[in-house]
Amino acid sequence: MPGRNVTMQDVADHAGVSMKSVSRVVNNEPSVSKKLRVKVEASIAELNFKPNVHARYMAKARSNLIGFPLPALSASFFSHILDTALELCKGTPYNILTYPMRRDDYHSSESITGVLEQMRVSSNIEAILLPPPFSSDVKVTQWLEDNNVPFACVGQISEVKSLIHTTTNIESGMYDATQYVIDAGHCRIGYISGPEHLLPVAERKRGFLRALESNGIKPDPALILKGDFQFPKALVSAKTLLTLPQRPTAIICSNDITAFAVLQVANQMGIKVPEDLSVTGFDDIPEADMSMVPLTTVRQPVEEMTLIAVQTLLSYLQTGEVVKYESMCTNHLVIRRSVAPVN
Amino acid sequence: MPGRNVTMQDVADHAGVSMKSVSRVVNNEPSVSKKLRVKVEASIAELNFKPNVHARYMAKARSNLIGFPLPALSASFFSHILDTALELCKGTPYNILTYPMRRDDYHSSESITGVLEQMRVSSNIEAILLPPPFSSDVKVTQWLEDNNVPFACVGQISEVKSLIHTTTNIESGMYDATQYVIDAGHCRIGYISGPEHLLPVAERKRGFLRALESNGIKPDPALILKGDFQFPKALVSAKTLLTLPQRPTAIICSNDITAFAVLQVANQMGIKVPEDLSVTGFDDIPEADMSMVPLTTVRQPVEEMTLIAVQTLLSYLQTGEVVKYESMCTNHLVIRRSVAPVN
DNA sequence: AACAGAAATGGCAGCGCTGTCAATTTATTT
DNA sequence: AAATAAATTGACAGCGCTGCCATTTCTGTT
Repeated sequence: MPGRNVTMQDVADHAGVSMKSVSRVVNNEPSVSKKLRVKVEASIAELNFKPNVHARYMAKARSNLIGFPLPALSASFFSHILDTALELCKGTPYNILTYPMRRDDYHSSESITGVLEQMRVSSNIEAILLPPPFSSDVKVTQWLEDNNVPFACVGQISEVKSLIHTTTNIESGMYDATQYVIDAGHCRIGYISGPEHLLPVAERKRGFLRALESNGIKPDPALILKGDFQFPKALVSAKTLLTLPQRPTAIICSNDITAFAVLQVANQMGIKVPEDLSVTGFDDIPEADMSMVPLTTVRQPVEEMTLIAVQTLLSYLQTGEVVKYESMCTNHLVIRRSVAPVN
Repeated sequence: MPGRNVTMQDVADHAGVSMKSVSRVVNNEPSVSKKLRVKVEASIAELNFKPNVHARYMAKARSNLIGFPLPALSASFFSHILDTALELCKGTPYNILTYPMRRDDYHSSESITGVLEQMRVSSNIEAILLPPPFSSDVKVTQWLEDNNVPFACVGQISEVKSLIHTTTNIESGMYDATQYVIDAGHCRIGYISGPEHLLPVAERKRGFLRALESNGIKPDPALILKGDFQFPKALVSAKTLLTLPQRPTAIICSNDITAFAVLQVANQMGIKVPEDLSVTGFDDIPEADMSMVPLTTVRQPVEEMTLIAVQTLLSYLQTGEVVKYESMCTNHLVIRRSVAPVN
């Protein structure tokens, strides 16, 4: 067992000053003489003192913590947000407190609010950074508002206005992808959707549909399937589409994982991508580029969105001023090799 | 700003009992009468009381926290360990405190010990769960030992003995993979390694080499390349191998990401996998199964390793007894479709 | 040199909880 | 019913730190 830790009082005794002075040095408060600072810093270094975060959270009214519910560690999208947010907190007194939760739970508003409550009360978090897609019903954001928890949404707009929502033109991102495929001459185009009760997912589909419409292509219900963003089900959907008597020449997928399933099924059936079948994804996860046939997909500017969200949050927390309410970043089509002109 | 939180004193007042009694109920201590328990639990529910973790960590000598340095969120391997560990802590008083860090930093022993020190002193963590591959030099584990921090290693054995090391027969895992490829008739076999200063990475290579030797195949230096586990460099290595005048008929990769690179390059060069080229990976990341050609690879029993490590840790923390020191789990070859008999 | 005013430092309470030990209630025995 | 033991409950200090306010020390000014 580790022995007793070095406390601020130990440092104070060692330096022959008051505990409060040590606190001042540690917290970089003004009105500390150079002499004191040097002396105290020497003691800190010598004793290898590290302030105890729990004590600090206790003593301060403010915890300097921003909560981040983490729906699925494995999804690179979330870690990307988190990495960016952590980076932005460097140099500020603030820190991100992650709260890992099961992915399924993130789709139930009860579970989320439960977790948020937990973070707020147990850990004194001052604000929430909310990654998408949280359950689309308003309960979550409403809860935050009701409880006066400042929050910033990354990649999603909620009906309940928060401090800041950053998102992208998801709908038009999917529109662009579809248009790109249509421009390649495709008109029998399949679509595999995701859990459409989630707002951003529904957006994607709307973009697809709008592109069809503006090109005068009538959507064929047989070609439009519902998925759940997960691989196993996507496999089934892909097989369904590709065994159709008159199969589509292109399949637009609502996320990259789904696109991978299409790629795999096509390969197993001897259908060549992109020669015989064009495929697009959405998200541009890192593996999209590592795929055997690099995937043409839509990339969300995750860093930019997170930057805006976190900066707004930080500035609000530090100054109390609300800077802006909504920010629309632009996603863009990443053209790789999974789409080709129709045969 | 959220208002003042409900404290234990509030509950005590509401229930007309002492604060300590509330504490007893919350902590499920024995010798609490049913009457008291019911009364207090009602008040807790009514006031929606949640104990403040920081206060608890302060008051308790023990924090009930197990530290988990998290080198890279995006790598599913780590989230897999974390998920398992979190699950195991449910129902115990213990909790996992993650400490996200940059992946690069995880390869420098100074950075790791810095982080560990931070966790130990600032957050009062009681033990460390250490995922691989930490820098192979002994400094990290030595530091832990010097500082009397109990730790458990998942997937790696260190020279400095800890409470528990769980690992797998990495060397023989790679041996098996190689043997499998050899059994398919291959003898010109390429190998793309990783950062070999990391113990588990070196192990993999040894397994490969041993398989060659025991089959009487002389290792060809031109076919054995050094990589860094990352995609871009792997792309270069793959191209190097596949443009060789007499190119290998199989390539063994030291991780799955590298294998993806080989798959991609092969596809671009019109080399068919597995017909013209067999490929294996290592790790069995989720995407291995989602690949266009599902990847034959070696799977480590992450859950099992984590289970043993965490259970040992928990039992040690709770009873002070050391149960065992080392545990060898067995990995196994996951046969998919990226290996075929040589043409 | 005497003083006001600013700058630097210190003292102490208290954040919300638990450990220790003392006080009370309840059960058991004679 | 009294005495004793056992079970239950409560009072209070203190974990390590910071906020507030009092005190001391240093400026510059007349």
